[in-house]
Amino acid sequence: MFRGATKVTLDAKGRMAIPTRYRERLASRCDGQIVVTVDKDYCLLVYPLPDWEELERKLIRLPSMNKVARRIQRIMVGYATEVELDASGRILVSRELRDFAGLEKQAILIGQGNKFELWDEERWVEKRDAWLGEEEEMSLPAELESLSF
Amino acid sequence: MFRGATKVTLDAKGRMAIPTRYRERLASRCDGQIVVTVDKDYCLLVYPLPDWEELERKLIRLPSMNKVARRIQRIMVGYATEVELDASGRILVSRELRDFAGLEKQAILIGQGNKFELWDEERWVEKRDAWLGEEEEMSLPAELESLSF
DNA sequence: CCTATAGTGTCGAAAAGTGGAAAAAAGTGG
DNA sequence: CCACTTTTTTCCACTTTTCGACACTATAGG
Repeated sequence: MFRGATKVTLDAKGRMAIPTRYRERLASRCDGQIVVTVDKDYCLLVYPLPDWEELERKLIRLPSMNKVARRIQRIMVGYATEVELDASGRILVSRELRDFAGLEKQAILIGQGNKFELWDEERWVEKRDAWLGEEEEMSLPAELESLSF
Repeated sequence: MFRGATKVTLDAKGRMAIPTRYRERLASRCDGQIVVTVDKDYCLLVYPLPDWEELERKLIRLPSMNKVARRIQRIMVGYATEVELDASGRILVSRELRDFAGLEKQAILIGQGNKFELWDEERWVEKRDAWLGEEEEMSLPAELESLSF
């Protein structure tokens, strides 16, 4: 399980160093083979290759007559880019992906179980605070009501 | 599986360089023989020849009394153009196809499993953002609701 | 304070992308 | 039917980008 938030920087070429504490796990899980794609909230998703492949299979099996399903498929598979850890533990985030997520120099990498989310730092802070502010007005599903933190 | 989005440019003659990472696969799958046709969303579809032929057979077998089927057949088969990778890995996109998809200089090539989609960049960004924006208001099919990314 | 490790940036070689020119082919009109 | 024009195709050379290696800097731990 990947957890925790880490500030990371992208250099001029768009390379990003994966925090050391995740490297060994990534090496053993997928031999450094990683897939980066996009999320509808305009951040990037970073998957070990096998985990991505599993998700991809599920996406492809969705009913292809359904518009919404087709769109998600198109966008997620369409942006999914294979990358590899380089000799110093960095991955190269393509221009196309950086553009999508508005990634500049400062970014934040967020562990989310079997994947990571990668956000432009500024965008992350904005979104996060917006979400925390909204929350109050929204009704929670039953499962959440009964959850004690 | 073809995946990932790549910015490409068309030169004055309409030639487009296929991203290197796909070339070897195209060479082995279809010896550089490619078919380009149109999609109802006003982009182009790029198939390795054998994959196109399979789809074409299916199209031709559709009930020819059915209006919608006839139209799809007519348009997709009608625009399907065979092209070949040249010595520097480019394909020539005909004027007719470029006109259909509104392709100017900047385009984006999107991997979609056994084929690619080729979009005018501006048009792609507009569509993509419209889809991502709409999504929220639409009801998702049960399969999607239960899918965790 | 020193050493080890992680992080960041730069440089050079190699590969890829781009455009142009020349040759070939096709089209057009007399 | 031939000559001329226009388009298409192939080939080559130049420019740009990419990739890998390395070196320097910063940081944390001993």
